[in-house]
Amino acid sequence: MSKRDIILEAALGLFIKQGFEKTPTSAISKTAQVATGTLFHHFKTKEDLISALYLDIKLNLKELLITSINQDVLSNPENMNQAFIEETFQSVWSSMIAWVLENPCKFKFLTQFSDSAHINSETRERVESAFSEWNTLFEKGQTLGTFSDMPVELLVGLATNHIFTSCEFLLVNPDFWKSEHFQQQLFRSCWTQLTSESLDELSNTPFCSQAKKEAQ
Amino acid sequence: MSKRDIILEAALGLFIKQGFEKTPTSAISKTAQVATGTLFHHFKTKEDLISALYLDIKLNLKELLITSINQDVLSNPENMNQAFIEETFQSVWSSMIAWVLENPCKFKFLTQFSDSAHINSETRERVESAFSEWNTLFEKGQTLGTFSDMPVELLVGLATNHIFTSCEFLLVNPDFWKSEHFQQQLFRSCWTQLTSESLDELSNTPFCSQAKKEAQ
DNA sequence: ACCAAACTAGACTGATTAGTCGGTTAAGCA
DNA sequence: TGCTTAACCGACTAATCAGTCTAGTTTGGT
Repeated sequence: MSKRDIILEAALGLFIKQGFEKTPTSAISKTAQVATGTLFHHFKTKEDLISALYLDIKLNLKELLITSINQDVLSNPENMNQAFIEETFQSVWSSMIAWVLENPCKFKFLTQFSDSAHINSETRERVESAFSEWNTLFEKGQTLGTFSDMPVELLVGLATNHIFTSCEFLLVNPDFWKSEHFQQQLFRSCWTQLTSESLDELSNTPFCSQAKKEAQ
Repeated sequence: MSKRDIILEAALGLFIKQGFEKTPTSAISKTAQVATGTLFHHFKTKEDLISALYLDIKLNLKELLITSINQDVLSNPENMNQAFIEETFQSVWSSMIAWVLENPCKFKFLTQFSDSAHINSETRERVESAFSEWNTLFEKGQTLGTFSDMPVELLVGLATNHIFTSCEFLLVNPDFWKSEHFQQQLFRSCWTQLTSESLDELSNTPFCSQAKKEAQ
């Protein structure tokens, strides 16, 4: 593990416990067992450090996301159908939650600092572009009529936030994740918010069509 | 407008633009056109100031919420039925969004500082208890079987976050709020995530029951 | 074996800033 | 009118801390 990584890890722990400005660089270098000079050798400023940390964590999450999305499907749109979309989405959904449960500190960092003014815009742009596949999934899903016709950026936001809210709950109540029924229910909750149409169109949704069939 | 309020308003503007630690108390007092001493007369420390600001904004939001919830319904559970729940929830839903669109700065403050370590725990507790009616609504709704049987705290979190995510989108794209169709769709999205059951129970939900009836 | 570049070290400093203090003004009240 | 208390003022200070500097050590390529 490089010194750089050790510093980032120390900073992560201190930042989520004490906040950014209540954590002097001296505390970081002390925890990481390196000298101040070393810290500033790797990161030009303290703000560069937090930006780097943010980038690191986001890219880590993105890597996971990429492996969950079936690449063939994304690159060959003709292979894509509604079932694939849901399957892929569920796969990403569960790996994101699993990642949070395994990396609670990184998650806490994201909840606390994603909106922070310390992270420079260049970093934000790099993160944005790294998550383009996530957006693509929604665009395809919308073209196929799986998702409702709200703006894609809104769909993405709703999905991401649903997952994050679920994670916040699961970190406090980890036992719920053991229940298969609960997992189903939680996924259903996330999924339906993206697919639901307004009331007058509801009778055309897959589920209700199914209900109709059953009723016939 | 009292000096106290002027100081809070100045702090709000500076905090959301520059962040907490990048805003010296001197800048706040200068913007508010008061002396440093005055600032520290009203707020013992800089952190007390941000806590007070947080409390102010949250109570402002809570007041709105209270007026949206039909008090008779809450205090007389026997008057409550599923239609009332949905009606009440929709009323709160739309007034919260309207509040955000009218108070973008306060909203931005909440997104940036709700998770901040600067806000003391006493304040958090007071806010928590102030929002008890919000929780009550969900508890009643769950007892009646309107909402799915996930833990109430999770339902509350999902609802709140859905609204906040919607607001974030609407602040960037205010024109969407003018569309009645979009409003319907957005509310449906929020509502279904709370009511959806797992797949095997879906045919018993109100909508699908309705679909069944129509199909018969 | 040699050299340069990458890296480590920690004492030091210049700038910043939260909060104090001693004093003035205004408000409420008898 | 005089008395008390709260609001207000702004120069000042004690302390902190980001980032520098100089000197030393390790690494890897040739």
